[in-house]
This record gives sequence, C-alpha cells and structure tokens, in this order.
Amino acid sequence: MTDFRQDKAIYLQMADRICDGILSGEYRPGDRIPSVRELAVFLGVNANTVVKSYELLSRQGIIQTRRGMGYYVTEDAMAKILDDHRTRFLEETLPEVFRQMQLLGIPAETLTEKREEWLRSLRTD
Amino acid sequence: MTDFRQDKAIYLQMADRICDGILSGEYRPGDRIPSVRELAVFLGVNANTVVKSYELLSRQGIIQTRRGMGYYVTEDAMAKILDDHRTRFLEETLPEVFRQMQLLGIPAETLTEKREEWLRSLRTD
DNA sequence: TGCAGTGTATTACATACATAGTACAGTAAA
DNA sequence: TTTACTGTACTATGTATGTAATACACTGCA
Repeated sequence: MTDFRQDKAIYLQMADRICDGILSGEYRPGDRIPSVRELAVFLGVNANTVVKSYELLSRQGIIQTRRGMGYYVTEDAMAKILDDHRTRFLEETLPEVFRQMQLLGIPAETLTEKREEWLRSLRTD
Repeated sequence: MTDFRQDKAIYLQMADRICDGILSGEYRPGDRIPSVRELAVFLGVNANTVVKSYELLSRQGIIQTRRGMGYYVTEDAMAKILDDHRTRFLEETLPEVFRQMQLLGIPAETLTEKREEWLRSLRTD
C-alpha cells in the first residue's frame, strides 16, 4: 500500500489524485485512465476500492465508463473540478488556514516567504 | 449532532476543538474541561466518543484525568500543542495549500487579499 | 471464432467508528 | 452517610471502509 494518509478514506484520496492528474494535464479530456485492476496493482490496494473511487468520480461527471473498454475523462471534467475545487479552496481551506495562523501566531510575511520557498523547491526537482 | 464534518472521525474533530480552545485561551493550564457526559450532551454525541477524544489528548500529555473529578489542562499543554501544530502547519498544510493554488491557478496576491479580508471579517463580529 | 483485458456484481470477512445502555468506583459537598 | 457528580469499563448493534475471491458480460483484436 503506497503512500496513503491514515485519516482519510483511501478511495477519497484516490479520487483526489485523479482530479489532480486532470488539473495538471496528465489526463486530458477523452483520455483513458488506468483500469481498475491496473491501478489496484500499481497502488497496492484492492480492486473494489478503485471501483468505489471511480464510481464517485462518475457520479460527479468527471469520468465516464465504456463497458469493456475502461474509464475516460469527460470533456468538461476540468471545468467541473475547477469550479468545485476553487470554491472549496476559497471558502473552506483558506479561512481554516488563516484561523490556524492566528492561533499559532504565524505572521503574514511567513506565508509569502514560504510560498516563494516552495516555488523555488519546484524548480530544483 | 452539531456541526461535524463527514470526512473525518468525530472524536478527532473534538480533540482539535479542545486544542483550539487551549490555544485561544478559553482553557488555561490547570483549568477543568467539560466532563464527558456534559460535553456529550452539549455536542449531541455519544459519551463514549468524548471518552475516546479525551483519551487521545491524555496520551499526548495535553490533558490529564483526576478520577471522580474530571479532566484538567496540563501545565505545558500550550507548548505541546504549539510545537505539534506549528510543524504540521509549516510542513504539511502550507505545502498542500501552495500545491492547490498552483493547480487552481490562484495567484499569490489573492492569498494576501483574502487574508486581509478575513482579518476585517474578524473585527466585524 | 477465441482470447485477453475491460467493467460489473456478489459474497464473505475484518476493522474502525459511532451509538446505546448499563454498571462500577472515586470525589466533593450537603 | 448520603447524594450527585466525576471517570472507567463493559456488552451489543449498526454503518463505513477495505480486503479477498469469484463469476459474468462486454469490447477489441489476432
């Protein structure tokens, strides 16, 4: 089992990864994503867990199934994910980050410093 | 049942709230926190769930029990929480926030704008 | 056609989480 | 001592999650 957090359901984390893959351009509209068995073996999880993840993304209209062929990224997957993630990020994630900064006494400058630091670390890879 | 997220165990969210209460000064070292039954009724959860939460905080040395009397905030609770939260925030939360900003195409300025906006909203309350 | 690789469905089992109810033991105060 | 709170410790039940194994139906291709 590779690299999953203990505090969140695996199938949810897998769905997040697929979405990240779509946002980053790894998967494009119309692309086929790994089969349930393939991904299960690759990540070292049970195939049923992958199925659960794919069913969730299907219900959200981000991927769609073609029986016997596989799962494919929908045409408007990117827009759906962006809409959803952007509002969640602005309305839930950021306020929580600010609240924690307040509690921990972390100044605003640290935020911009760490951000630049993080960007630099990207170029190093 | 008041106000709990679906994607994280209730007892973990309750522990987080107690820690927030200590960081914000609501609970001070030596203070007694609500009894398991009292908090269970107040939050509309089962007493056993509160127990699980308190046992976790006990193991972390943030609160300690006095049988027959209740649970009390330890003297170094604040330091313990600050150490733990600060490293988690800087090493886990922030990188994840920056990663999401990158994926969502949210510029750095939005971060500082939203932060000021959030600070203003505090004063309005 | 046959075959390998797809999704789909089912059953069984284990663990974590949460609820519900009951009982017992320690403490403080009337 | 009695009473009313505490924490502590059970048993039982149900749901969500994750694993394991098996079977079936569909699609593309040799």
